[in-house]
Amino acid sequence: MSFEILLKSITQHIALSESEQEGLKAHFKIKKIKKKHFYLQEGDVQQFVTFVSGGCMRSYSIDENGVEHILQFAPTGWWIADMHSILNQTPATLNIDAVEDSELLLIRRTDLEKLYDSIPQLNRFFRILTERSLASFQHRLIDGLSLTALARYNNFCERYPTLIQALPQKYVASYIGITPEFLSKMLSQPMKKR
Amino acid sequence: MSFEILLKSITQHIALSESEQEGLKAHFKIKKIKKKHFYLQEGDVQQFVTFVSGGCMRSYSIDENGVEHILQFAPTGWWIADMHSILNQTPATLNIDAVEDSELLLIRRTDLEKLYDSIPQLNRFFRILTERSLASFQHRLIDGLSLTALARYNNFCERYPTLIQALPQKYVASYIGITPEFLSKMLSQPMKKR
DNA sequence: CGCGACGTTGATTTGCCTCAACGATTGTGG
DNA sequence: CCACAATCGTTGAGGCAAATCAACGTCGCG
Repeated sequence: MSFEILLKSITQHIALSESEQEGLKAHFKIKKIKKKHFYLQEGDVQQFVTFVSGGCMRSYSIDENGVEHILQFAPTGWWIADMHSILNQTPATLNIDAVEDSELLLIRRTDLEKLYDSIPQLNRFFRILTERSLASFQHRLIDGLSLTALARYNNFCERYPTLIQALPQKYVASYIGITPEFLSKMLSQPMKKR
Repeated sequence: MSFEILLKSITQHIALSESEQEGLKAHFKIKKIKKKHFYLQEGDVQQFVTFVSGGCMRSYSIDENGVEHILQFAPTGWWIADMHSILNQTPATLNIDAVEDSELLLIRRTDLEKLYDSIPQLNRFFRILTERSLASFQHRLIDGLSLTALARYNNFCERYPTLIQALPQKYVASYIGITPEFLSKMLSQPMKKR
């Protein structure tokens, strides 16, 4: 059952008693999303902290020219959110939709706040989760400032070898910050240490 | 005394008893750094979680051409670290030095781990701290993907109106991801909605 | 089958970089 | 207190990586 994979990822970092596990489970609900359908749209206020129990999601913003910029992919086992919206209860600036048919586990933000009190160890879990996420976003930012488009592409392939096979090329282009046309041209160059 | 400002920033989010405050204090030590002197150099393994109790620090990487890319400024009241190095105990890829004469409060990573056990609420504090930091890095990444150099500059001025006055222009250029020359040219353009 | 989404390719443009030279300011040692 | 070096910002000429715009082939899918 899909709650198992969430539990497994949590108990990897903190210990939970039977009753705590039950208490946790009681607050999550399942939501299924079909490929390309929205989970969150710009302007909504995000109410749920979201775990991807199957499939793959993406978050992205749309700039004033209508171009998409992908912030994150979230395959099975990852969390995804518009952090700013959920922390400050402001309208989202990000969109989140399904890259493929997906299944989500949702917990209402206010319920999670309560759980932090009844299961203090959850603070530890989300601290660790967030720390790692922060480290990886910092790394990505540095890469964006210092590497060429090609180097960023190769980086992406190394880091997410399985993901890349499931993604349309234009999503990868958007993630690494170039146009689909330019990525296509890069890949058709034979040499250049690929 | 400089420990007060750290305490104030913590007790804003969690409650600490007298004895907990003492316990906390006992694990921090003070370090002073003169302007332009290093606190952390690429290749070191970071051992200390670091709070800036006075002055201003910066973290940055140096690319293969010797160009600096600033990841973060940390004025008084902020934390600064090479997250990846401190989490995984690997050699740092970042450098950290003082933008102006500064004072730091350090706690050994292993001591902090112990404190997480004796003062579980600290997990909550650092969870919240890291969540906010994550949200702001995500925002910066999106800006980097969707905005022009000028828009990023104006953004920076709005977000850090006081900081900007204390920084050499070339640091700002590095932070927003352009060369000092180009920033200079941008600023000398009269029009263009400045 | 036919339509829309996707990738490709080419011609042209542009935002930003590189390199180099030059004042202005700062700071430092004698 | 001055001379000198180092650092910083400015300006100009030229170059390049990546964007833009447009046209076209292909494929998966309703």
